Amino acid sequence: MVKKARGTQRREESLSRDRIIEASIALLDSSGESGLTFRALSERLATGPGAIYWHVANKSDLMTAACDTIVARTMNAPVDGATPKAIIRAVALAMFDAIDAHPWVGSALTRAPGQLPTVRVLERIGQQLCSLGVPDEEQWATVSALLNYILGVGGQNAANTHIAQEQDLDRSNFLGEVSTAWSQLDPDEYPFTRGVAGQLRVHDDRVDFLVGIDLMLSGIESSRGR
Amino acid sequence: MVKKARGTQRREESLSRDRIIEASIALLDSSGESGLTFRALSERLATGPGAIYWHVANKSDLMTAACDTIVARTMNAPVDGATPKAIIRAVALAMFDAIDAHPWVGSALTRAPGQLPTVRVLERIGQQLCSLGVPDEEQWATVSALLNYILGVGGQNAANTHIAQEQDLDRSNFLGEVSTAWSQLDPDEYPFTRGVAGQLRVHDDRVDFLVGIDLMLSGIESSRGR
DNA sequence: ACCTGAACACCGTTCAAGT
DNA sequence: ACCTGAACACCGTTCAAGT
Repeated sequence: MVKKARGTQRREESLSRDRIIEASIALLDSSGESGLTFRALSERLATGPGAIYWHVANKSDLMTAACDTIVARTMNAPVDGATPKAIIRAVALAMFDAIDAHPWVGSALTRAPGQLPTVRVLERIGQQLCSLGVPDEEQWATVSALLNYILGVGGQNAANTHIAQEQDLDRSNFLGEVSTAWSQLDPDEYPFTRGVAGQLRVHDDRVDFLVGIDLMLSGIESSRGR
Repeated sequence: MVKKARGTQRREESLSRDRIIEASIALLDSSGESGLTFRALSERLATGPGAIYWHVANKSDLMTAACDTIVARTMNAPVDGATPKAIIRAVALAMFDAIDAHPWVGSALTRAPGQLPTVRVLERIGQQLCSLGVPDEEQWATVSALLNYILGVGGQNAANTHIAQEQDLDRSNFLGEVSTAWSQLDPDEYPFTRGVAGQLRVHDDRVDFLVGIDLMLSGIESSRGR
């Protein structure tokens, strides 16, 4: 048994890194990326802005820590899939859903390359690539491609949600507006975009996301000489 | 330090949207994303912050416009490649290089989904997919995957440059540090990441980027051939 | 050790007032 | 019409001072 000599709580609970991170996540989820300020945070924690700096280096550190909490939770959840391919798909989808549920995680991941949150995903996918028999020298480029795709699409998708929110539209109205704009483009300069505008309106982000994953997985397989 | 009166009259040209955008690009290129402020911009243009708002809606509008200038320049440059596949590769690489040269373009693209700059790339790639014989119903998901990959990796790469800059390291030193951190991870929890740490140190971003593109192109081909 | 909160050096944006 | 620049409502971060 470790722990405290002076067991009685001072206030509710005393301030701690974990409590700060937990409050940050709540703030980010409810008010978006712009909702996380040291003032809002300190108010919610019934303290002063300066106190937070005792537990956290700066805002970027705080964002990365909040992000890592979500990613760790996501990567630790059990995933069903029998084959390496199925597991990669499942892991990718779990990340997609996590970013969709917490759009701020998308931009946080981009801003902390090579940090712990990214590494969790990298590791998870990398292990499956080994099982797939991707040779050592190709492993880095292959995970890198998959990881970048996952973070890229997730981030893009989060940005969509964010913008739609900012304009007080729901997601489908936002896509509807973009789709309309596309179909009014100059037919000579933008034939393809015009032609695809309709698909934009009715598409399913999750499905499209998986198409890309499958494209890459099938590319990996075919270079295995299958 | 004396403020010199330069011989040239500063406001020889009147303010215009184009002049503002041009100055913004210069500022972004020289001082990074945080270098673009309405104060710095108005000083450079020898005017007041308020004047800029006559030509530009807000900062986000300004960023998107600056971004579009770079993307338009990149997409209008001639590209060599005989086959649709080669052209897609060349277009992708051109975007990679543009984002590498102007890291702020990466984040700007993410923050303006469906806007003109993205559409330029979408159109360019989409036309080649038609030539490749991708059927109508699959066109959206396929461009979407390619586009997201390009923007995702480009953005990630730009973030790397940005962070390295912030820490006053050059790029390879930054990667060296990340690589060292990775090789010190717990061997039981992160075997793959540790194993791949060496490849991170010596890898070439451009080459890795192309690996992903080729993975997708070969996935597209193999689903055509079936 | 941990916390407080005022103060500092910035932002983007607005707007009455000028030409 | 276009521009000016002070003013407003915020930020992240610091730090002397408290417990």
